[in-house]
Amino acid sequence: MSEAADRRAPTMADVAKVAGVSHQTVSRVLSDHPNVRESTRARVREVIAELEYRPNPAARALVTKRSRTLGVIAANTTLYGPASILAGLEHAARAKGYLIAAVSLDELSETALRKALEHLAAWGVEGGVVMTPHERTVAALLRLAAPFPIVTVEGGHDLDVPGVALDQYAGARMVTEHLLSLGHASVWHVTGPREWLEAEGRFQGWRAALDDAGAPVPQWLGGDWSAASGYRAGQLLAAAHRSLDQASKPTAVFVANDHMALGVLRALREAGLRVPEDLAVAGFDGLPESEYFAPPLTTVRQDFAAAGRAGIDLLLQRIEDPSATPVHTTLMPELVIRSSTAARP
Amino acid sequence: MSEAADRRAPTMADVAKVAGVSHQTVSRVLSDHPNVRESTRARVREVIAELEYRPNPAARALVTKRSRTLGVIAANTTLYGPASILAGLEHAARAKGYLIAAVSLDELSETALRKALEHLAAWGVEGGVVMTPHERTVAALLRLAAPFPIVTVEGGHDLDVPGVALDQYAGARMVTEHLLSLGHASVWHVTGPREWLEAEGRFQGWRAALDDAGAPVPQWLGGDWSAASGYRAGQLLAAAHRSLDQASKPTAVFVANDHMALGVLRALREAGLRVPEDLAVAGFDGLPESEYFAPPLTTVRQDFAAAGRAGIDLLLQRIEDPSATPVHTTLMPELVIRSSTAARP
DNA sequence: CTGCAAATTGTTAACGTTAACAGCTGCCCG
DNA sequence: CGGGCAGCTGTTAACGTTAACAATTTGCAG
Repeated sequence: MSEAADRRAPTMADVAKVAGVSHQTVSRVLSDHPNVRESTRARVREVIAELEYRPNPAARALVTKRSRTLGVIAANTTLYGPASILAGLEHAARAKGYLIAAVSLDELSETALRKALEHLAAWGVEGGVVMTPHERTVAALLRLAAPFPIVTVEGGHDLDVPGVALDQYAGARMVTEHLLSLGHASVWHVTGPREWLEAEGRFQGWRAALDDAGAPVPQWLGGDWSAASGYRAGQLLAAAHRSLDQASKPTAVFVANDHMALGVLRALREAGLRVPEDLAVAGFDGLPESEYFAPPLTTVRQDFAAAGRAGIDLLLQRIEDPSATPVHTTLMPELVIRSSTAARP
Repeated sequence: MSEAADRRAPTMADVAKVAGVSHQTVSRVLSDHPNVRESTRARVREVIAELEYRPNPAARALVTKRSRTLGVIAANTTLYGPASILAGLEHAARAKGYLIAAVSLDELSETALRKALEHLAAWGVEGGVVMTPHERTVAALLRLAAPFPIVTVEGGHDLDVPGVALDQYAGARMVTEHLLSLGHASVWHVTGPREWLEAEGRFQGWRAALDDAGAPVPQWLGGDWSAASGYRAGQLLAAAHRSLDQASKPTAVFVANDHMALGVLRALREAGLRVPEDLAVAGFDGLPESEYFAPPLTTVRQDFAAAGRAGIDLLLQRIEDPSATPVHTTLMPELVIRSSTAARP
């Protein structure tokens, strides 16, 4: 009502006119250029605040050729791990003055990945983080040759793409060794889908720990990360516990993630087996609620926020110099011991 | 090696030159303008593919004044519900040709919210979805007067901001009525934090169902959504079960979310109470793993993907016509009955 | 054929910012 | 007191697209 010019957003020229300077001076104030008299700078700042002027990001991006936007491509974002990493990436990016454009994949096909990359490219992101725990996806990523610099998170290290990974292998060794140290002759294993790099790393770590300890390697059971598949594996473990002879029956099991461990626990309970007395169970991921499972679950906790920060650091570095040799960052997980693996009586 | 011009990305003018037309014709082909001869269109398309030309989004945004980007502000993204909604929003937006810029809040203060809005505004988003289940945050949102159109998800309906909400009240009524129908004299309740709108809705629904049935309203227990707080509430319930007289002791409890219900279950188990024989337990949220709790949990499932779609629809509508009266969409949840509330013997 | 409308194409001018360079002060030193 | 050199400010030209309008070609009726 007061003014009629409330229609369109103020531009740099508007600020300049009101402040009695050229638009270039306004630009200089905005970019903290040193050669601006203090009084001028103050005056311009004042007008900017008064008019609630906001620089037009499109105009800026057009001339600087930088969108200050990073893309993130993620699958399984409803799981605790990926969701945590996503939040970590966002915080780190925002702290560095970047916007995060998120794309969530519900299918891990090469087509879906290509579409996601294309979507981000169409908006001019400067780089992308791809959370592709899946081996085939990583392969696809390499074939596709993304139109902008890329880093992976949980994508393994055998690539000429830089990446951040949590050390699955070391984590799995830690749990397995912990179980062996409790006096178990061997440790059984429920795997994740083997084409997921995390599942593979955990599998290898488990196996190496057994080999190093000279322990026999029992038949492993395949799961798909879901509690349902853990439940099925648990039923099998219970059966094995009942029917195998004393020497070879399972007394300890390392389950590749906490969700599946939950299913295992339910199956064992239904079969009348006690945890940890009859069968010790350990998980992997460090879900906050794993402390409230029945019984509280021994697990491996990962620092997802740190992974997010490391991912952004790597990506920005990659954007600075795309030709530098790819660097990999590895983060160490932490063993959390709870009563599902208490010492044997 | 073959060509030296691999330096910068091709522009519309480059395409035009190669195709032997004006840049405007290229623009027309890109925007599917009808008045272009079929042969010309084909030729231009060919050159676009050949040069791998990609329109510059900044230049386009500058002239059209549309960034085709939507912002999403979310807290607690590591929880199943918010994470699912986020994924739903992203899919819906992408399908409509929009990019999703995500900002995750780890603190629900007005300052944090203002910073998030400012961050998105600085990148010129056309609108934003705010997932603010927290009452104070919603109030803050109203005070702040965002610089772009806003819709809320799970933000309640008593606002002049349009929003999508899942019907917490109805869901809570459904569980409570279900428990009453099993023959319980009354139903106890473990609440979420009361300043969360979802918690409040569930509380009100619970209370209304009891009132309508003429059942007494027992003292409710306060929780904070975490399994830990559910555990503490469970200990109290167990104590009440032991010490109160037959008429007033708890025999059924509706816990405001599945995570807390997990804690309740553990506490009851530790106290030697059987579920559902001694105490029936129901949750809310429909976590996939709630089926594998001990025992499998009766809960209320919500369609988060639908909520995401509805949110984007509402927002785009709002961007079209910001002055239209705010519309609210309500989605109905679904009761999932499992053995934690099996019929009384 | 001629002319006129419709279809197709081209030309020019924005959009709002930063970069490059030019100009204008005032001050210090010889 | 003149020259030069900072320090500050302004002017002009991009950046790559769409919008508005102008120009050209085509098709077809008269």
